Amino acid sequence: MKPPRPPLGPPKARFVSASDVARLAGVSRSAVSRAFTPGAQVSEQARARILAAAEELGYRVNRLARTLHQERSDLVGVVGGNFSNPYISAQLDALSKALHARRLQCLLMNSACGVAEDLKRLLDYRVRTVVLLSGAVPDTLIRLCAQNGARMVLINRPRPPEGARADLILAGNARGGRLAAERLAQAGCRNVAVVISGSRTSAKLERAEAFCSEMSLRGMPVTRWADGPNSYETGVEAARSLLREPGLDGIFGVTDEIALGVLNTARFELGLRVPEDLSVIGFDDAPISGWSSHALTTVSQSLADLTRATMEAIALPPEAAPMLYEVPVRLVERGSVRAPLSPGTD
Amino acid sequence: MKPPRPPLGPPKARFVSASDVARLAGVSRSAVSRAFTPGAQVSEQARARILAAAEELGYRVNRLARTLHQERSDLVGVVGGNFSNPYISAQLDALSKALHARRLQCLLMNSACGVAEDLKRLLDYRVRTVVLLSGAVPDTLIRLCAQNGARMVLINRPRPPEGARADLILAGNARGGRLAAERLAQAGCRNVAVVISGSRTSAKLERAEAFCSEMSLRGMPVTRWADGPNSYETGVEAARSLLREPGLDGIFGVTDEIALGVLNTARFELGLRVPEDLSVIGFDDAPISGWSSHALTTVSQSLADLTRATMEAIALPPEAAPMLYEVPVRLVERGSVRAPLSPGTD
DNA sequence: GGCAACGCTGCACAGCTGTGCAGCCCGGCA
DNA sequence: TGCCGGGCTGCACAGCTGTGCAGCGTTGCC
Repeated sequence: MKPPRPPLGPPKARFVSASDVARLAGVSRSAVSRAFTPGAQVSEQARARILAAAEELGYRVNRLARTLHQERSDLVGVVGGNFSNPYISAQLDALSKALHARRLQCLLMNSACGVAEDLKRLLDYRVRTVVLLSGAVPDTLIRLCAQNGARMVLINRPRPPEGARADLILAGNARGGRLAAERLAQAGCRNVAVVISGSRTSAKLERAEAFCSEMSLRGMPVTRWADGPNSYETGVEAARSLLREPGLDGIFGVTDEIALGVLNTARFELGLRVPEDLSVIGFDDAPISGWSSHALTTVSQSLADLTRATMEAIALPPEAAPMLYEVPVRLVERGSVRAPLSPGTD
Repeated sequence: MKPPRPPLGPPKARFVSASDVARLAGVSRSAVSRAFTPGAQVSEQARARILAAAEELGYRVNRLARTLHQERSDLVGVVGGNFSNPYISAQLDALSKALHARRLQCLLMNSACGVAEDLKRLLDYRVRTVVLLSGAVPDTLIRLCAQNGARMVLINRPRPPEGARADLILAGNARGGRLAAERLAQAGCRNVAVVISGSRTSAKLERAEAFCSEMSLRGMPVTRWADGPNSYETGVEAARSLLREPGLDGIFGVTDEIALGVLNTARFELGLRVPEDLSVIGFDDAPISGWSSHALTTVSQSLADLTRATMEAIALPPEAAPMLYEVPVRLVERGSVRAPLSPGTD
């Protein structure tokens, strides 16, 4: 049995509640609640007294308790696998700003360390929406969200099984893969490779597949390298292995981070000239790809578009039909692919 | 007046509650609560029925409601200014993993878009601790945390005013600044500059001050550049301005991101050779600084140490005395500073 | 002066969970 | 058979907020 809380005692490692404020202001607790509810009926004089007392005590409305009443909470669960990845972190930065602007709160979870089971913990906090930036999509989580009326937004994730409702936001992965292939072909490459991570996310697979089929249309075989996580080191390993013997003259990294690993290893470890000896092309257009130290030619998926679409999905009411949005892609020409041989060839 | 919830109706955009589970399992709501409380008294048979019902409905304990009862919540507020910054994002990645391992949840806030007032919103969610990775520390927030028994962890932030309790985790900023100065002096630099961002965070100022005073001990004047945010572009601008006229032979960027902007601009835009014509040294040791495209010599503050200390502070009980920890720094030698002239000079 | 209307206030309940306490049932023992 | 103890169970309350409703006082109008 806890002792009753001392009236107006010193703050003792405990959050200030509306009752504390009511006691100090000499009103009922309801009045305190109304003073913090826009449009509620309180006399101007009472409100002033209450706000002064709240200020003095350092009171803040308990949104956890408030959420018990509301239809939906203000919490949005955001799941990502590797926040130090340059594109993921740029996404997170943009998303957290956008959420803030809509007065939503971002509950972050790093899926790198957790099995699927851990993701369910987000639901314990009554998140209104779960946004998946990377990592696998466990079916059980989709089902759980549906049962609890929470929406799910999948960004560049595989399409969920039939009947599972989720908002899908996809980069033009296939189109981007074809763009990359076309560009390497224009550069006169005859012997190309594609580098994928071992964790075969569908988005990356789609990019690789489209690249390969576009190349095979042109009668060019493609060497496939698939191993390791989606990281810079994967690109390094791939370059070491693929470029050990001379011959390759073009590489497509399905992610900028991978492509940068390839690019740097080719240039600084293997002494190849890029783009003269080897053309390298990436996908994402992470901020650092534009740095003059890299000047990576890449397929850009607009971060602004992607964030806007994500916020649209988040704003949807619980029962709205699932949304499908494809982020447009375009080729960003920098310096890591040789200039087209003859401009008109296409 | 809301209509009463239909008994066992289809899930209708609403979170499943313990009552729903109780109804389906044919027990009282208390029994459901006990089934999810380790060590509570429930018969094995009832527990099995309850868990089955919970599984069928997709029930998850509402941690928001549970928090109303508990002494402290599981929520940790994390504030950062720019998550696409390579060092901040590495910090966030490590911190979110560590929090996950301790079963704490990370409530993220991007301070880039918000004034101090917005940070108070974290308290609305009853966070047990607020961690500041970057951005200014409003005094009002410190006071608010103290009044509500929430701890505060400041990472590389200015020491709060007298009487304000907060855990401080500091890199060896002064020591690092001296290390940078010593190293440039060893390289034989005669005319050096330091680049700080305009948002004068104390950590960055300390680094710069120590650098300058160490240089003045050696009779070397230092050009100071201070403008713009803490970003790559700031380094670019600084390099353009500082290196317009020849003469400078060493630059210290108080942040790796700034130093990389300087490095790349010097190399690729201004055609200078680094380190032959210009030595560049940074601070932080962000992952990308080690990439062969940069090979930035820098002062490293160990991310593992920093994260460990942060987690220690977070684990402290509310009433524990403030903690002070200095993260050790060391020079990481790569290729952006000229080799020492004569090894014994020091 | 009397009555109606209106603005403000507090009560009480809902929303969801954890838990002390009393009561129930069942089994064991004399 | 009667009594006691122990294991479960449900009740009721606490924890914090939002809000419908009734009541109170005041004001304005006739």
